[in-house]
Amino acid sequence: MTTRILIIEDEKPIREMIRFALEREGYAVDEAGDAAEATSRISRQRPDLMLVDWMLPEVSGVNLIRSLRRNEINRDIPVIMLTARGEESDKVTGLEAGADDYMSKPVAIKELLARIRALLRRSRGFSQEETLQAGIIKLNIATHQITINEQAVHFGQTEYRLLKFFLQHPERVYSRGQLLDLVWGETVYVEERTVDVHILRLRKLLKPYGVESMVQTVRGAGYRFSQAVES
Amino acid sequence: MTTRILIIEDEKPIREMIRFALEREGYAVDEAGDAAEATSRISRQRPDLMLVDWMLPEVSGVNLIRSLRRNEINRDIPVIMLTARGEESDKVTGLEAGADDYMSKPVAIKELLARIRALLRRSRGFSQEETLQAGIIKLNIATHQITINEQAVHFGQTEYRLLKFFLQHPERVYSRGQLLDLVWGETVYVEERTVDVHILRLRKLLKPYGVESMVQTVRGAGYRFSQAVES
DNA sequence: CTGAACCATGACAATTATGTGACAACGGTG
DNA sequence: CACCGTTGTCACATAATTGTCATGGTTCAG
Repeated sequence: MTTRILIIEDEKPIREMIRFALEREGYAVDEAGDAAEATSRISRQRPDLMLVDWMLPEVSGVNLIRSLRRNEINRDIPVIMLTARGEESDKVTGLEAGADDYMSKPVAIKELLARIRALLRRSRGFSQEETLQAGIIKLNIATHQITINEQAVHFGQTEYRLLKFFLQHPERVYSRGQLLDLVWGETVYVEERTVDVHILRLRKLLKPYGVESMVQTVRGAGYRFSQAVES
Repeated sequence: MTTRILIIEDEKPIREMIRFALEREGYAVDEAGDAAEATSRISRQRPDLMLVDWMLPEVSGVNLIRSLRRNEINRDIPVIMLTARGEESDKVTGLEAGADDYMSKPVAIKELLARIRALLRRSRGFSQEETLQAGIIKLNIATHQITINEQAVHFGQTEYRLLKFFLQHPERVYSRGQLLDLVWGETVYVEERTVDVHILRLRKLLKPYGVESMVQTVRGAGYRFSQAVES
């Protein structure tokens, strides 16, 4: 799951600079130069966080935020406001308008990154304590641990995510393409046959416990995770 | 060791008045007029207790406390909430947010002093007997002392806080980013890889006692402290 | 029965994540 | 000021994971 950040800032150099820094951290970054572009990008790309410049042509950043906040669906996107001068009054207006945090330019990249992390963590809230289960297989999201028959089993990242996905969506058949989108992410380009290999690896991990048949092949269609044994 | 008290209150006269009274009692007093100033003072001056006004400009006192409490490092600072009217609903919200006590304004100085003493006593007494433990590792919060197998071991500040955090939140996996937020503090700007180094140092400290494997790496996810040994 | 499509599997090399030692900056202290 | 312990950062070493491919087995329509 990659995190999308939208930069709304009219000065291109600053945008580029921030973009560079953010991408190096592994965020997916989109840019918008004015409020109009911003609104369309927001509705299309659903960013997880926004950096908004205070001074924008036409519609100011504050007004942009204010109008965004009116819309229920955008209400929980965290916003960091950027301003040229650290004026106290600006700060107040910005926070009142619905910004979650505030930084004055020029931005210190490290500080920006820290604030982004903090905001993201807060907005995501405390992650689910949930523990997924199917038969003797248990997957605890908080501890990132998989237990089969009460025995801890070590899974690689991909196999972990794959099993997690299957536990969350059992019985249903997914094509290789769908699995790539849903488990790997839409943005990565990977061969479809790679899915086969990871299915194989998943089965190998389950084999010692005799539950490898829960991962089923549906010829011509894809794979399915099922608690019931094939007939 | 002098006791530091931070007053967070936007009305200067009240602040001054309280400050005067507290200083006469021998406390070191700091003031903050708004939430932003408060946060920075807290991280720098590490007060032993805080008086927080309910009504603050921008970010309300409740929200300030709430966000403070999210941060491990600030979780044990006692807070007395001050409010204009003694409304019951306010009280509930305040206490839910993480305040330890509650007073309505205008404050009676004697009562305030008494409550401060009580809270300080409680928080100290509490931490005095509070000793975290996992296997042969014991951490005494009051004395800041760590004992492994009955042997005192010297830890640096960071390693101490890291171990303390792990002892308080075992089993669960934390990413480098989360650890930075929760152990270092949200406002500190440090490279994520630095966490690795401190994990290493923590392990080195535990190694002579054969318990370094309690600090586990979860590849691609972060670190976990666990009493059980990995398989 | 047969070939084409489809899938399982082992091997391998590239890529990534983590471990680790060294070092410089810092603040405190004698 | 020199010394010490602590901390954050870096560069390199090491280890784990991952994607791809080649090969061989299986299934199924015709």
